[in-house]
Amino acid sequence: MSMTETPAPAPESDDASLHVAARREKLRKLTALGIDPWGGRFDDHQGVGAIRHRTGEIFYQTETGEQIILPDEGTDFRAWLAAQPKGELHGPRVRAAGRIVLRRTAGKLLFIDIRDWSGQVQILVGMNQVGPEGWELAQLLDLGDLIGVDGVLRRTKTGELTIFAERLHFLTKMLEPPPDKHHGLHDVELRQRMRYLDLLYTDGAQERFLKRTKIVQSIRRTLGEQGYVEVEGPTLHTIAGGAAARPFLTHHNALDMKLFMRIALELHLKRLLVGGIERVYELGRVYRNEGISPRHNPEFTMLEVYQAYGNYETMMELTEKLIVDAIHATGDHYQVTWHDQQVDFTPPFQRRSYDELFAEHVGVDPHDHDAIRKVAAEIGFDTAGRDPDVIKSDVFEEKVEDKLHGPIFVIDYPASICPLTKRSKSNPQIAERFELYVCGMELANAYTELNDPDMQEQLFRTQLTGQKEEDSMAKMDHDFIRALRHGMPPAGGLGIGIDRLVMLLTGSASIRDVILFPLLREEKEAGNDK
RNA sequence: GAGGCUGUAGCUCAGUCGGUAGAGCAACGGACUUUUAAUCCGUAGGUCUUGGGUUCGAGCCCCAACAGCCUCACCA
Repeated sequence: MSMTETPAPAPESDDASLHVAARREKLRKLTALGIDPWGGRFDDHQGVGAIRHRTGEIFYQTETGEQIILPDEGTDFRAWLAAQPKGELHGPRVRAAGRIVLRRTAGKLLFIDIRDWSGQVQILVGMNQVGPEGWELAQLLDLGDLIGVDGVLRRTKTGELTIFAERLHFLTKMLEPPPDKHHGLHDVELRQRMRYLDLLYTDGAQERFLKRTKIVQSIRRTLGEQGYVEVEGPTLHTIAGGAAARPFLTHHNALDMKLFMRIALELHLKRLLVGGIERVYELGRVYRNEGISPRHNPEFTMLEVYQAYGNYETMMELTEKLIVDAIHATGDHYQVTWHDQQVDFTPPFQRRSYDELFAEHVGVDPHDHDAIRKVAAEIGFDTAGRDPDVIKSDVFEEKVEDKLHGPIFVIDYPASICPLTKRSKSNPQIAERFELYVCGMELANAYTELNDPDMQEQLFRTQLTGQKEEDSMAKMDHDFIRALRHGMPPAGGLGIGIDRLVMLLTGSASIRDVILFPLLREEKEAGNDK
């Protein structure tokens, strides 16, 4: 049985509050009773949710042996019970495990509510039903402790579904006091720093993150069904390419080599296209050394998909399917509410060209560089010596993006700001690219991929005037060019920001609500929980 | 990086005009064999984020630091 020795004294922290001291005292008493406060394997228990589904097995049996089915939920159970001939309730034997979330005594009775990830259920512990040892154990239970229970599932006089305990099993002691049993955790900082408490005590927190899992699973399923294979590229790069972002810098000791954390998945997936992996994707973390905001976290999850012999239109169809399938997988409807906004994901999504939207929202001819420059200057942008298309792009971001309620595919971008994209055959000034916007947020980005190695090399060499190298996607990668020289099939490529998709589908205002452990500043005093 | 808001008991929050700290829950002791945010009686719990300043006196006013949130910038 219990191998527990004398419990270790409270480590370092001398600031043990009354609550912690009380819990440690109970820990000591448990040990003294020969009960392991840290539990162990507990087999054959059912989820609370599954147990709640067994209510139909409860029946009332009269002394004459007549079995009566219980009334529907909502009827006055106490009155119904009083009206029955003499007898008693019978129900199935069940075994459950969970965390104590509520506790109330009524003389020689103890009501405990335990919760697991499938639901919550009440347990009734009676002094005469669990015996002296069980009762002694029951006196040592605190909110937040993990327990197991064997008992019979029945209803109390008031009709509450309840496990009438026959035996309690102590599974783990909670040494810290839990948050308010009714209000939970409101402090946003505490919820992020102590996500475990948030998951346990904030309504909807677990559901939100489990929904994230469903979305990711759905994406993998959809891609798998369409013949895409998942791969894992390197996260340590010698050149941080594939996107315009500042990388994190790190260092390999043995090779004495400067390395960057990846900012995109693109360039390695394209190497795999050259290698004959015709439909390939990676769903993984990228790292960008940029500011933090409700829509940005320094590490975030990105999906990139590449399909040989496809183009950006292929990717538009795929994007729609991925999103629609994810919505179905989470049991939602096409109409989604986000931030008081209604978004309608009914396919097909709207498609509008960049220039069209530019003209509509800026009110200026998208080809009139001088007029655009004037607008940019009015906004306050520095225009001197900068590439016209870069200026146009700045104006687009300032004037148009916020208004793209969407979902809307913005298509046909100016070629010069898209160094990894194939030009339109009919108009070399246009890149075959789309971005998907929803609620002013960029959700997806896709290209017909550039596979001409000479042109790619040239674009890497040509920094657009007015752009710093670190701000540009065009970072020379000789190995990547060499790969292209071996023949990359014409292809469509797609990137989707998974966190933002999850935000939209979970109604989350902040990206930190859908990332389990968002980046936070270090706590000042380690060991101090505040 | 700039600006704004916030920081009070373990948790959720009050705190008036600047006069030395309050509630609910949680904890501890007690009553109660059908409660359900149980109830009732009693007890304990505070470096008011930190450091300066003004003042006879600061949770409150001023300055700075730290942390979180929001807006902006960078970016997706």
